[in-house]
Amino acid sequence: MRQYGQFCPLAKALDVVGDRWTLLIVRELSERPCRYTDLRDGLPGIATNLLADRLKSLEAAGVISVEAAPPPIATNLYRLAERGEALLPALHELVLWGAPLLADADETDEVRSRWLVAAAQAMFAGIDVSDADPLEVALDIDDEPITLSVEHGQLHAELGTVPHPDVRIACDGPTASAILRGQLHLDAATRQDRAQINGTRTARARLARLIDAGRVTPQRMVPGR
Amino acid sequence: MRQYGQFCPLAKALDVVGDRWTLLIVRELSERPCRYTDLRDGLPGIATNLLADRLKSLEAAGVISVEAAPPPIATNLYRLAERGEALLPALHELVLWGAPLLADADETDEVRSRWLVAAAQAMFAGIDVSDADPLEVALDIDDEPITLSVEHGQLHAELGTVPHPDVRIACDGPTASAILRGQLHLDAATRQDRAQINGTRTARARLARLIDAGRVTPQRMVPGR
DNA sequence: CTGCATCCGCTTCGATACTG
DNA sequence: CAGTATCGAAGCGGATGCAG
Repeated sequence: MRQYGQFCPLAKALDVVGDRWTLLIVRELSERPCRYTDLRDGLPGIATNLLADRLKSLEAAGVISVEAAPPPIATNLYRLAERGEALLPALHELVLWGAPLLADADETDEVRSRWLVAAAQAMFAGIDVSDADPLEVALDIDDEPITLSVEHGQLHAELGTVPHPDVRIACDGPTASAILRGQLHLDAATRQDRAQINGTRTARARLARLIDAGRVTPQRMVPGR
Repeated sequence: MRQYGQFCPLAKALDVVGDRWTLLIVRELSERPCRYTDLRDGLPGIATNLLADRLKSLEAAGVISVEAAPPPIATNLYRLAERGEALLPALHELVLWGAPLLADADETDEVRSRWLVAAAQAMFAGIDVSDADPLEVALDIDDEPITLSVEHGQLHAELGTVPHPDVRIACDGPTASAILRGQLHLDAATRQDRAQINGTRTARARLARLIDAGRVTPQRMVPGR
């Protein structure tokens, strides 16, 4: 990318990650290390040469690291370097800012449930749930399930499923997103037949309270953090 | 900009502010409302048609608002709308991430001291200085002075100067930046003749402590916030 | 199949000129 | 002052090729 040539930290940051696709690559790697093909699957529409270019620049900038397997069965693994991990707070703030825009997303948009993981992490990061009991929620979204869990006062979101969750929700990505953002109530989702929800009444109520806590937090109302 | 077409809050955010120059426009407006010319001055290198395009899209997206004066003396004023103010946390995180990159900035980079204001705000936002006494620091940077002040437990950075600061520092932009980032100690700056510093010894010491507090905070060490 | 490199049509960008 | 118009250059998107 062309550099801005400004003595400004924001401009310098954008010199590195301001390019098209670049932050989305970081998003992909924020969940797990990826092979080239994994990245391409998570970035529908990217030109393969662009992906290769971006990976090179990101490595040069120290944002990602590449782990090359020896010749016989070569599969490069791309992962966030320390400098890349340091981008996650910025990424989270952008996710929070962009979340409302999902309300009027296009029908034809690509959907990956793993994108919701980053969104959930951003929404629930810093939310105090220390008063909440442990809770496991399995979200069965198409073929890529994700898990929400409350453990010792922290709420986690991650890829994968668990055998015996307190609540299990089967739905598509947009529905899961609407539920997590507090736009669609659990009961309403069931009633409209957009989701199948299993779990005890109390567990479902605890999940509803969590969602409510994540929906709008004071720090998010005030721009100055 | 071409849309990503992904059902992902980050992608949606980048659909709006991911374009080249866009976040820098938000940076300019984060300090004060701007006329078109002010914006162009703060965005050296931008093509005027691009600026016009971006302003249109940003207004359409509700990020900025335009206040048009009546025909006789028409001077449009651009300012951040509510949705634009909500971008500041993300902008701050990017600023924090980009700050270390200033260490090896190019000599030919453009410099505006007002860019340091956004940087200082980001660095000191959330820093607890409730135990610090009120303090006013005037930074006389070329022709655009800025002020740091500690008032009722909050540290503020803003454009403009004050008549009787506790500490007054005259230097150029990069030097001020290096001092604020903790890369250049106040005494060293004086010794190397890069800055002229006035103020009592105790006031200077208090400033030094502030800078040290802003330099690295625990929350910034841990990526997950 | 993975991990790119190359080519090509098209869009966007950057620089300059010009107008109300 | 506040933009619009124009045009060459660069970057992007899509298709294809190809080595390990």
